[in-house]
Amino acid sequence: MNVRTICLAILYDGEATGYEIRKLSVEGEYSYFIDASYGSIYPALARLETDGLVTSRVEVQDGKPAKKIYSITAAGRSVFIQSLFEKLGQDEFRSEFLLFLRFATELPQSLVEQRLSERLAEVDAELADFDRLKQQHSHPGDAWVIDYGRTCMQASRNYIEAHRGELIAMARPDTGEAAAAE
Amino acid sequence: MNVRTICLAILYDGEATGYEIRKLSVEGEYSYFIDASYGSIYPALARLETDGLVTSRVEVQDGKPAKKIYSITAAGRSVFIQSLFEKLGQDEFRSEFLLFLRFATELPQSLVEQRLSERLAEVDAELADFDRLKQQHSHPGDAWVIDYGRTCMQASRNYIEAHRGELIAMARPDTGEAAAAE
DNA sequence: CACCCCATGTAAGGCGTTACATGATTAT
DNA sequence: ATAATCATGTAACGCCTTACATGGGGTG
Repeated sequence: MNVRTICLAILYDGEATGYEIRKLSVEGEYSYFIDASYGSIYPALARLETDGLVTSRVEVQDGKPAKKIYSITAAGRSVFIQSLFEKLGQDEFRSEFLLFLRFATELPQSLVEQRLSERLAEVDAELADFDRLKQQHSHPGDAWVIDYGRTCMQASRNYIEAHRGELIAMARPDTGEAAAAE
Repeated sequence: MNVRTICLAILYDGEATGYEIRKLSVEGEYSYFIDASYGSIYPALARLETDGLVTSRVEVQDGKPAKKIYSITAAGRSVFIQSLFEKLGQDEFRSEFLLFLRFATELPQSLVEQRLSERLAEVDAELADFDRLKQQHSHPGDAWVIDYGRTCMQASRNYIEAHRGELIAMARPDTGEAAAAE
């Protein structure tokens, strides 16, 4: 799943600028698929236009920079849907947090405790975010995926809360030293 | 979280060759942190050795190619643990499967049904894998992380099974055409 | 007979990030 | 005043993947 595909997916439901696509991919509903930066989005859109999968028009604005609004073409829709027929790539999951927890036995108790609390707060923020997203979107596919994400996130939270004590117990008791840098 | 760090993490618990590290990162317990290929592991180990964080010795074998066995040094241990004190990177999650489901309304019912069944089978295989991993590992950090993974995976499975009907209902009813390629 | 496992490594190329360049407007 | 938001784009660089190179031994 590359930036190109995500651009087509976003444009499938309506026009957007590169700037908006980045926002959606970082903060919006698409953040559960990818996190794309300008440096990848703008070149991807340019190439999609060359390939005839999207078109653009420039809209001059008052007091703001001009926008380049992209729309998907019939060819673009077809290519995108066709790509969904192909064999799906593997889901990817990477967690520095879990690597950290795996080594709880080598780390000071206070640090482990702190990171667990931070994570719970992050998860709560994400859960609230799911609720916010859900209210905005009536598209049924969106709703399903958002509920799925929320459910998994909630399961993760429940597990962490129920079993955090075990991690703290296996960590190294704090000796006088301050639990280092940020 | 890069290949370098994963190599140190694996070597933290004992010696290994580049070949073994790749296996662990793809099939073993570390597959939940990264999926690394030879092309990244061998150069990473070479650089770690130059930097004095690991050492190696060659073991000649009968009927098999010679092995290059890497061990972590005291400096390596220290650098690795120190890296865990630093601010943690964001967890990453990417799912082509969810992107596919988001567009269920645009896809034939039979295809959606097929992909859901495939996924349930994959999840079951992964759950079995978690159980297998759990029996092998007595390291408490490992056990915690494996249980965490298993719990989240089970929650995902439950949700898919309970709500698959909604996706199938929103998909396009099959017209005569065969539900395309693989 | 073909293919997979063991085992190490290199080279080319893809895909993405970060930082840079630019600049007006609006909120704190 | 200072920073954030809007808005587009390029250039350098990093990190990893894929494919190649090599080759004996075991399995279907």
